[in-house]
Amino acid sequence: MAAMDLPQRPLERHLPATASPTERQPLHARALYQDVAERLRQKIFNREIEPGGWIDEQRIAAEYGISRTPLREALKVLAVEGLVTMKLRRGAYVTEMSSSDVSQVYHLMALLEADAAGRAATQATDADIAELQALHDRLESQVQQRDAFFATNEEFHLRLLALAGNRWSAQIVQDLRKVMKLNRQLSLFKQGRLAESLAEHRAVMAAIAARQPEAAARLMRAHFDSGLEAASG
Amino acid sequence: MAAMDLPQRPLERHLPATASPTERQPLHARALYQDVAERLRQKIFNREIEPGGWIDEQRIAAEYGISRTPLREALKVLAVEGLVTMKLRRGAYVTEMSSSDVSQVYHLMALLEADAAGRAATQATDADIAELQALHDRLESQVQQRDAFFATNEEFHLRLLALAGNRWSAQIVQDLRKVMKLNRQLSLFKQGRLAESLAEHRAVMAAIAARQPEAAARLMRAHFDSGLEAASG
DNA sequence: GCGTATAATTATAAATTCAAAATTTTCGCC
DNA sequence: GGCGAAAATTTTGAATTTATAATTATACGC
Repeated sequence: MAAMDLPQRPLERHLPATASPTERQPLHARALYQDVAERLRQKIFNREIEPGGWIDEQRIAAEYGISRTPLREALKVLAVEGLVTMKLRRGAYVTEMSSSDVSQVYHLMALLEADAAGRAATQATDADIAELQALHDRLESQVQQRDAFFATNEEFHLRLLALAGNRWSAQIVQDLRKVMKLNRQLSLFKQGRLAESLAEHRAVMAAIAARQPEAAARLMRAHFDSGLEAASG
Repeated sequence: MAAMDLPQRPLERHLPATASPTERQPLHARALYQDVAERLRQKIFNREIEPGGWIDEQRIAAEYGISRTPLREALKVLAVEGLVTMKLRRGAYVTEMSSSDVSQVYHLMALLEADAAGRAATQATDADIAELQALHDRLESQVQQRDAFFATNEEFHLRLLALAGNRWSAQIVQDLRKVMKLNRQLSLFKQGRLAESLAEHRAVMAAIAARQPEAAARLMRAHFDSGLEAASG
């Protein structure tokens, strides 16, 4: 590779927003490797390295102004999450998802989120459901704005997961969602599909508000099934 | 801590069994951090460090005859798996499972394994099912031997997962099973429960052999439900 | 004797250094 | 010019070193 070094600004660490002058928190709130892992995730989602692409440790360490040690720790975290694949003695590569992988992950998410919808319909407080409804209302208002719609959609699903009250399940679905972002050919985002998706969402929300767990689960499963169909068809 | 250093034999690496004289493989088949992760898992399952206990990096690095670098990488892997909890600036601790955690993980495993049983009933070949049946038969013959029964039981569940043909699901269930091993008060292993468990197993196996996915899924869910009941009751 | 401040120790986090494997380049040969 | 072996370079993997935070121990004052 040509001589091209890029001395960049050092990684900015998150400081706790609550740091008062007297009771000062330690300099950084998370371990460096976790910050690095998050930056790498974003880099991967933004397609700055394509699936199958090699992750150049030296280059990224220089770019982030850190040593390779915390970077390599972060890569191993991403490998367990499935975003990255480690090859012995040849480094880290962004995971390539086969269409079979996409189906499998989709099926899993359908299973877990349908269960969560059912649980939420039973366990959530009225206040929880009101909040969820507010999120859904916001979603309704954002049909025209793809990016905003997408963001709120994710927020809705995560909130629902939280309401179901199973942190293990929530964590797994979050990881699966990350892995799903490796794909771009998800026609989930096509304009036509977007309106459809919203209608399905509305039905799920209604079932939860009506405290009908079986219906909520069934509708959520249907929501994912039609999403997969759109993605693979 | 008192002066007590334990200089131990270096970590033995797995050599590939296929290494022919001419076409010699590299010295080690997996990365060191993966071997270390597996050794740590066993150490945790064997209760050599109790849940909540602190993992002394220096001590273990010395015990394994390695530096702290690959050990710390392994710890981060176990942290993502959930076996270990990292505390900022105070190291790694074996995860403590609350009874709520146990319920949540149990529920998840029920969901995933029931789905897998259903899929296996549909997708597996006759040969696959014959193999599974052979495993179950072995299980039947081992009711008197706790450890053997336990091992075969796990083998049966893993085989079933494989037959369902979803590698993501299989990986998640394997991780959840590891986390479950943090608990010992699982009365799943009590003598009485053992016979019951076998009967439930037999029913699941029969449903799969009869190619009845809904029944297989329902029976597997029941199997886990009564397991959880026994564990918490 | 007890509580608090300060010093010493210990442990974690991260950078740096070193070793070995893989890749690329160079050079000799046909 | 193209092929193949050997040298040079690059890169991964792991050990070592350094810096800083946390803990423990000590000493001082009351």
